[in-house]
Amino acid sequence: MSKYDVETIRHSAAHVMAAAVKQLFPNARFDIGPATENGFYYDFELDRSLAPEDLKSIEKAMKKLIGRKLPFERFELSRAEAEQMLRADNQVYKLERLADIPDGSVISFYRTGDFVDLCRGPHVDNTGAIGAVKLQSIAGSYFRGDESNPMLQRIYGTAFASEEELQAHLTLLEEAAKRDHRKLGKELDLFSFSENVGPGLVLWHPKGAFIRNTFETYWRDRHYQNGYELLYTPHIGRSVLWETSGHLDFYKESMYSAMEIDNSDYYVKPMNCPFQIEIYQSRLRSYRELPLRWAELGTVYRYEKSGVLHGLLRVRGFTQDDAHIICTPDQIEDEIVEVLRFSMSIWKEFGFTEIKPYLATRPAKAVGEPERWEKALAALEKAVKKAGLDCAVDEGGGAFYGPKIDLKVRDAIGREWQTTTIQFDFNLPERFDMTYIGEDGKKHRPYMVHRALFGSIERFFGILVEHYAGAFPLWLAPEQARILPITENQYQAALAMRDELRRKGLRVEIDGRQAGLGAKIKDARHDRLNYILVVGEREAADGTLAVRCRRDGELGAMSVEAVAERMLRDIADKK
RNA sequence: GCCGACUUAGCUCAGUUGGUAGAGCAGUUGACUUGUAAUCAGCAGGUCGCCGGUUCGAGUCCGGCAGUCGGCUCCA
Repeated sequence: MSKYDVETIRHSAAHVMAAAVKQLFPNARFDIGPATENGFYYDFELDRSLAPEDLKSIEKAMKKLIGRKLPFERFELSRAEAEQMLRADNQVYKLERLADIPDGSVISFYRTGDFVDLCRGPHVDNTGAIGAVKLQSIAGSYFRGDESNPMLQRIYGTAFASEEELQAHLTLLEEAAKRDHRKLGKELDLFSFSENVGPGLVLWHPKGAFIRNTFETYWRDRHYQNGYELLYTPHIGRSVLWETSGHLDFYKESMYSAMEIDNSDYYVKPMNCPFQIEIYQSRLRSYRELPLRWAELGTVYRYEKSGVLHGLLRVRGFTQDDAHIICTPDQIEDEIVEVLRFSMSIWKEFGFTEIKPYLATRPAKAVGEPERWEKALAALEKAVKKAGLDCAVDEGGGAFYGPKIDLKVRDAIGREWQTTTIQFDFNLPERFDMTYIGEDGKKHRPYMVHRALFGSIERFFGILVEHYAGAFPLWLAPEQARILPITENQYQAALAMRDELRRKGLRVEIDGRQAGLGAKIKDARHDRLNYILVVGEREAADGTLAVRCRRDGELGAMSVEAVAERMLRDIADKK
């Protein structure tokens, strides 16, 4: 066990990396080099672009510095001295960082060999305490994260107290790469993209579409059971709708451009809410019909910047599992509690058990009366408590139109995904002048909550692929079992058994190829089959199947009846 | 959108200093009739992302565009 925490080791490693860069690029200008969740980075301005080979030489130089066990020597300077020193070296970014340090604070520097860095610390005593280091990638990054600033070059790396810990981390990264939904999507023939269709527009292949369909049916059933009504709304709408909603003012650059039809501009929808509001507005509403829970699998299109597209996780056309709850102020708390309960129960069915809520409060620029914000926030907080969850608060992180709760779920290999979002909206009810007639016979403004459990079907599908590593539970599997006749002589028997299983509602195929059993097994495993059912001479004779279950291994010979029973139980248990 | 890298057969990838493209798998045809992670042989498959330039000659060098990847920014 190292006496330093891993952040200190990583931040120290960032210094060492900067020192190495200084050796190789004497004119380098430095920004900052913090530790991150999984490693560290440092931002530089260099005379030329870094190439992957540079990482090797920088890493080599780092290892030399580490081997020399150089001390981290701390010293303090006055602001004037510090400025003078940084200016002499033309360290423009450091000078800006220096200016950020409030007057009266200590201005400390650390010296490691020839490299001196403005830094608050802390560090390890000497570079020898950095047990293991690896540089990982080169990236561009804006100075201070601001698009209008120059772009610096960032090197990412990671460091640990020991080589073993580093190797364990790299193994985890490999595991994540194996599960990458883009890779598995191709391997399992689930979905693709086409240049001819356009970036970020998903083509669902039969197997992927099957899983999605099964999931959507489940989604609809669960919503009906939980008091939602389902809607359909169009994909395009006239510009006046988007003027009223405010999208054309605030969001136009993220919308696909207008198409002109009969002298009107129509826009492809980036959101479903305005359409649902139009349904609300189709007649006078009474407090007696509230709360309304309206859900829709609504396909929207957003012109996302080209650089942000990422497999299914960030696309341009996607289907939101959207719902809007329209209710009276009195009902709001119960509604939020119910949404949270509903959401968590669904996450559990997919094997996500660790769920963390984040509460985002009022930002500086916001619409809606402060007392409504407070009431909404209180409702959110109470709901989280009632659900028995601890929640982190993201101060000022809400949307301008209302506070929200986001849920993050942890997947099978410990990664967190932001999924469910529950957002108050004080903007749209106002803009569309939504009202209901209250008990007092007067018009009142309802509360409106947007809620998406999965965010988008595409994104959720991508997360599921990675969570399950492509091995879907039986109820979602497009092909639930595959019968492998050992020779052609068992084909007729296999056919009869397949049909018997199919009659029980199971999705079963036969691998009737003229190939060895080993080859058929290999392919069935590659396709992540939940059940592999082998029929040889023995099985054909007594009407059984040799069962190999993905989860439990080889189970020996079972009657067709017993196989069906077992599979139906798995399906019911969502295994 | 910005920085950088990449793009060769359906897939995964080779391709020397510029001399006119190759493997494995998949496909297909035939043989084999097989007991739990690859039976053997034949055949077919490519405007080397697209457009332009340099050159006697470009997969290879240069420029533009598109797409993808790693990040940044963004995700009213």
